[in-house]
Amino acid sequence: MTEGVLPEAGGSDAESAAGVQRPRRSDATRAAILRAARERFAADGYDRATIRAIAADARIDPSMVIRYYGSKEELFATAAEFDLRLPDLSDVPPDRLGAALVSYFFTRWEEDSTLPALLRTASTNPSAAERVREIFANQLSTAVARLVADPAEAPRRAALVASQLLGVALTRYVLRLPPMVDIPTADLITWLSPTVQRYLRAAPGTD
Amino acid sequence: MTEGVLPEAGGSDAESAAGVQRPRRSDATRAAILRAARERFAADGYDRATIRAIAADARIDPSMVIRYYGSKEELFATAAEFDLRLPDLSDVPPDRLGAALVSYFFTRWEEDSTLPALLRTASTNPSAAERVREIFANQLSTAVARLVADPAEAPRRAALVASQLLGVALTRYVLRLPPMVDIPTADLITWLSPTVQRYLRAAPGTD
DNA sequence: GGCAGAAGTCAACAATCGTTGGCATATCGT
DNA sequence: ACGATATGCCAACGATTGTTGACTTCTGCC
Repeated sequence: MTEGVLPEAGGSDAESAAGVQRPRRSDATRAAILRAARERFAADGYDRATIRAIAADARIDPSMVIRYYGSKEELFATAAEFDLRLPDLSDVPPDRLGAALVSYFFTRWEEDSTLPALLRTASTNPSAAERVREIFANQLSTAVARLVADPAEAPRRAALVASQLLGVALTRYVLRLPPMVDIPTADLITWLSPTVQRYLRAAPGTD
Repeated sequence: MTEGVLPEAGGSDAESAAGVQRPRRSDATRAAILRAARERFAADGYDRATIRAIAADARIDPSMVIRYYGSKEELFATAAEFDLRLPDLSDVPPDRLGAALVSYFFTRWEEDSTLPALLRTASTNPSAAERVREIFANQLSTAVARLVADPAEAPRRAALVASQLLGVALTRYVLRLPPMVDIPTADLITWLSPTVQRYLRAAPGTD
């Protein structure tokens, strides 16, 4: 609403149609807000991460957050945009798929705080939970579908994989269970890979 | 503070020392508040579950909640008291421990909404997260210690078990991932039992 | 150099929250 | 029947929240 007033929406149709825009002076502020928002959402979740705190981190006025992102809900929506960036696993030996997937997930988790933020918020915020479901359905589930033998089994196998991987993310990065935090990543990969491998490839009930 | 005013603290020292108290008329109200609190905390998490909403569910005034439980934090603390009630697994055949543990957890989850409430809240509330860590350390970890061969490995194995079981709870009861919700409990037990069994008993890295 | 518009600050709004004190009613021992 | 005490409701406080509008300052173009 009042969209024409927003600086971001400024410019004629010709400029918009050009696609490439000259960088605005405010782009740095925008990025600072987004960075602070991701950290706060990751650390505190949606409700406890206040716009005032985010603005303080970004060293600007709380009103700027609203002016640039419309509302807290929209800010979270853009802060929680997340691409798993799953690599192409088509040339991985079928018996090493579990290990490849597990080790990739660890690198992805530790380079980007968006996923912990999403996980923390999804527990209480319905739209964040919906976002997680989308990521699962659009990214993990479709990728798993290309790896399994029977396509009809794909959603079920993907869900099992998600239960183990999100469980690790929950206990290690959100709840911070001491034993889980202390296990070296390499050991964790060794333990988890057979599990994921079995969920992906094994016949049901096989050990 | 102002403890003497609270009805619950009433009575002479002699009465308190008697231990067994005659049931008060307000006990029903107390129980109704606690029941409503558990449901609200489970559904909405700590922040979004307002005292006013809990009071409305219990059909009493919000001020009664405070009078009976002191504060929202204390109310949550008593609402989130949780005993895993892990059964004695000492006479279960060692190769069936995984199946026994997994199937027990499903019955426990579905009969009591306290655990989902705790899980939902622990993502954003530090004291709830601490409570989960306590339950893990005092109940699951000690139980696992009696089942594994090498006691030094117990915390690590318990953490792995927790990662899988809490991952299922998260995806099925909190995030409600469609495939995870749809899988029949029996199938889920079939899939998960070998995983937990391996975490409990297998040598590291064994498939 | 002046001016249009962007960038940022400030103060305040309305809503909601946990919490409190005062006051009415109900219950029960005597 | 009476009084003490438990139980409950009502209204309000103070704090915090997201959000808004008016105002000032800065930047870049003619």
